[in-house]
Formats: sequence, C-alpha cells, structure tokens
Amino acid sequence: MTATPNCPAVAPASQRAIVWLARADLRPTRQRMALAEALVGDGEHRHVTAESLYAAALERGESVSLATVYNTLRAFCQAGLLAEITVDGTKSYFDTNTHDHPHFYWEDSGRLIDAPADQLQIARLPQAPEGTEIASVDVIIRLRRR
Amino acid sequence: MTATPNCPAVAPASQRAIVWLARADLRPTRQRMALAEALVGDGEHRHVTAESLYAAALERGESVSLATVYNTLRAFCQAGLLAEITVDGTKSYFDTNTHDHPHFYWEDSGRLIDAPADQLQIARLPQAPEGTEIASVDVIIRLRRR
DNA sequence: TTAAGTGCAAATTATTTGCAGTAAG
DNA sequence: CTTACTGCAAATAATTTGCACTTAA
Repeated sequence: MTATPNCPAVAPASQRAIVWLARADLRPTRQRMALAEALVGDGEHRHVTAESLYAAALERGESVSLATVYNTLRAFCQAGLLAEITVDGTKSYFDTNTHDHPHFYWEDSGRLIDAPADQLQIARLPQAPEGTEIASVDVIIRLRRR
Repeated sequence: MTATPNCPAVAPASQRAIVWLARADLRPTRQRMALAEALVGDGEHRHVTAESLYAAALERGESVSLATVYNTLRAFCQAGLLAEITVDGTKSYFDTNTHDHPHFYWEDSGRLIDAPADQLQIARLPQAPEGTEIASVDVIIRLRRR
C-alpha cells in the first residue's frame, strides 16, 4: 500500500464514476454509479445502446430497470457526459467520447466503433445557411464485408 | 402543339414517374405512380418521411394507405431509387438523390436538405478495417439557430 | 391467369411517461 | 425532511407483418 493510508480503498472504477457524475452535478445514486462504472469504469471509451448497457449492468450483478437505463442515458446526454449517435433509425447509440469524431459502422452486424479522428481531414465544409451555425458534423463511415 | 401528334398527351410528371419506376423494374401501379409523381414528378430532388409523403399523396387527391407508403418506400430503397437517411432515430428520411452527398439538418425543426456537395472536400478518410470496404460516408451537418 | 401489389388491423420495437414509493443531501 | 430519483406498467410512435383481396402483365 502506498499513500493515503487512512482513506478506505475505493476501486478505481468507482472513483472514475464518481468524478464523472460530479462533473455534471448528478447525484451518485446506486443505479447511476452502476451505469457510470459500466460506461467509464475502465477509462476506455465505449459505445452502448440502452439494451447493451442494461445487459452489462445485469452481468455485473447490478440491478437497474430498463426504464431507468433509458432515463439515465438521457440524463447523461443532457448533462453532456455522453453523445447520442444515430446510425440506423432502429436504435440509439451512446458514446462516452463526446468530442466530434467519425465512426465506423458495420451495416450487417450493427457494430459501431470510433474511427481514427486524425485520419479524417475535412478540407472544406459547406457554409451554414443564414441564421444558423454548425452544431456538429456527424461523419459515419458505413462498412460492408468484403 | 409540336411533335408526336398521334401520341396522347401524357403529363410530364407521369412520364418521369414511369421512367423512374421502369429503371428499377417496378410495376407502375396506381399507388406507386402516385408516390413516384409526388417524389420525382417535377424533376427536383426531395427529402421525405413516410408521413410527409403520405400527406403529400392525400393532398394530391390520391388514395394510398400508410402501410403501402412504408412498403413502397422500402421497395424504392431496395431498388436503389431512394436513399434512406437517418438523422435522429425517431424517423427515417428518404432522399431522391441517391448519390453520396452531405446534408444540413436543423436540430430544432427536423428539416433536412442537401448541402452543396462541391463545398465539401474530404482530403483524407480513415482506412476501412481489414476485411471491410467503405459502402458510403454519411456526412450530416447539424445546425442550430443562431 | 397468376404472381405481384395493396390495405387493413394487429403485432413489434424502441423509447417515454405517470405515478407511487425510495433514497440522497 | 424534502426533492430528486427509481421502478413498474401502461402509453406512444414509427414501422412491419399476416392475410385476404385486387390488379397489372
């Protein structure tokens, strides 16, 4: 054991979740902690759907209702903790990486992953119409099996 | 009157619809003609949803069921006559312009229009992962009111 | 004639909501 | 304590489907 010996050990996954929720002034309730840990517990970026996050929470032995997963994902989005990505109309994906970046999407399996942002160079972008400004630019690279 | 005097007058909208359907070997049924005319009758590109196309058909005095609009839109897509565009998960848009091109999307009103393709220059694109190839690149420029 | 196309109503899927109970600050 | 959060079940919205009827070729 190293520093802060009086401090009870807190799993790093929980620490990350707490900090992440605090960033958006969201109460660290049991359910939110469970979802937040599944989302950012390991510090990796992740793409989830409501169903996949629900399944992940159950697998970790956490009990959360599907409705709460939906409500919580919405809350996380509004708080700016997640970005919603729409690829196929049937379901929404949520990305822990909220920076504007491109995605690879497998049309057959529905898999969605980040595409390397540094390998995308947009040299010129159409000008936003009068009275509007660009909120974000979604780039989805649709893949098919070769 | 000019040429082809023996040929009964066919409205140009109908002509365009017939040709358009024929391109995909789709039978020009009454309902398909009605929808095709609403879509490409004036030669302009158009972005519709199932509901908006249904409403447009009714306005033109054509009788089509909503289910048939859905089925027909899907048939048109499979035939390559339309491109489906997904912007917000709640509904699908269909574009008569099937070439890969960027779109402007108003986040507040749900309006979707073409963005000038010549004003978009993608200098570099991430390489498709092993075993895949790029099917298309969706670029949606999300706008907010300024 | 006959397979393809259509219309309806019921089914499905993803998501939201009303409201009574629970828990965090 | 008090207000935000949660869970359930029912509601909603977009879309699909089963099946009997119709129509273009």
